[in-house]
Amino acid sequence: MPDVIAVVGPTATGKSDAAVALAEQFDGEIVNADSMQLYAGMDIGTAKLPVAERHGIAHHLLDVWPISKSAAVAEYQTLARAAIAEIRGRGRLPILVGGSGLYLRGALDRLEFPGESPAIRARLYAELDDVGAAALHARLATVDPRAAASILPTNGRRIVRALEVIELTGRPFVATMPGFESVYDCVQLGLDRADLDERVEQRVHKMMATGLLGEVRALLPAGLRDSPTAGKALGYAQLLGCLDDGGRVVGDLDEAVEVTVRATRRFVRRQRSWFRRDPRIRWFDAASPDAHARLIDAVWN
RNA sequence: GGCCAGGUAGCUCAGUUGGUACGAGCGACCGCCUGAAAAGCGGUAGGUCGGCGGUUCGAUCCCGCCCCUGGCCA
Repeated sequence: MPDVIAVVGPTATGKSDAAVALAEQFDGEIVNADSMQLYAGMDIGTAKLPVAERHGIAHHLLDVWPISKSAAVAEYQTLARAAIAEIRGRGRLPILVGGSGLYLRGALDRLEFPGESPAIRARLYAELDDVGAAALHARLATVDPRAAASILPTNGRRIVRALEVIELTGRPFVATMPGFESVYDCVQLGLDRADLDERVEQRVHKMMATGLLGEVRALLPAGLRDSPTAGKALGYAQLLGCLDDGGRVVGDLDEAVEVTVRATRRFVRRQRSWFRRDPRIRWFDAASPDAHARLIDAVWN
């Protein structure tokens, strides 16, 4: 029996249900590894499993952040490892579930995040606005040629982060991901399915039918629009574009839904290309009628 | 039936005053990713320019006929 099980894969494949089935089978508890389900109040649009469908299984790290908070992998890493330790301490099996690739690796792998400085970062972003990414990249090249070589001159975000870390630590920025080395004895189960594009479309429509617009509207006073990460979530960002600050619809909702479907499909592609590289993941067809049974078998090996 | 507009990349459209299509956005495919990762960034592939004939050294662009789409008139 492994220390930890992880259920990974692109969005809308049925990971949450599969995790519940595994938890029921192995006396487990679930730890969320979805960057957006961390936020309280974002339920419909993040496809958070409703309490009724959790079958009494304990779920950790859901609704732990206010939407005003900027998401951060390093913090998640700490939270996730603490949750895993605590669950194991009680003799139960932690089951990590989610589609946020970097978060999963942060929790599971030998990864160290070098710290952050909001002040330095803010200054660098101001500079980025001013002089442009190419100029900042040129500076990075003089300070840290290796980092500059692996970061494209057009990727302002990563250039800023590299300069921030260098300034903060006085050391070069490690701009390449390390190999796949877990800190736990972990089984990673990947879920995917061929009809995902259709499912994504259906799911977005279902979200609208079950009140996503109202959910977005309700988060307006809490500052969803100004939230650096929560406000960028799929569906939320698009619907925000249709609402004024009073929550009145001022844009084309059908258009927003269409854009959300497209953006979510693109997201699925990105998730696949991220997870594809990890040789440890064992893949399963989520559309198979006995998918859960196969996952359970795989845990035994 | 007549008139007008239009038929160019999978979609929506630019463009060529006749000399190998600078095409663009979206989509598709592939990839990158160390504190915003549902974010950010990069690469590639797609075109008999509606059909047939004519004029021309040469036509997607000119002429004729035909087909299709939309609109207007009858």
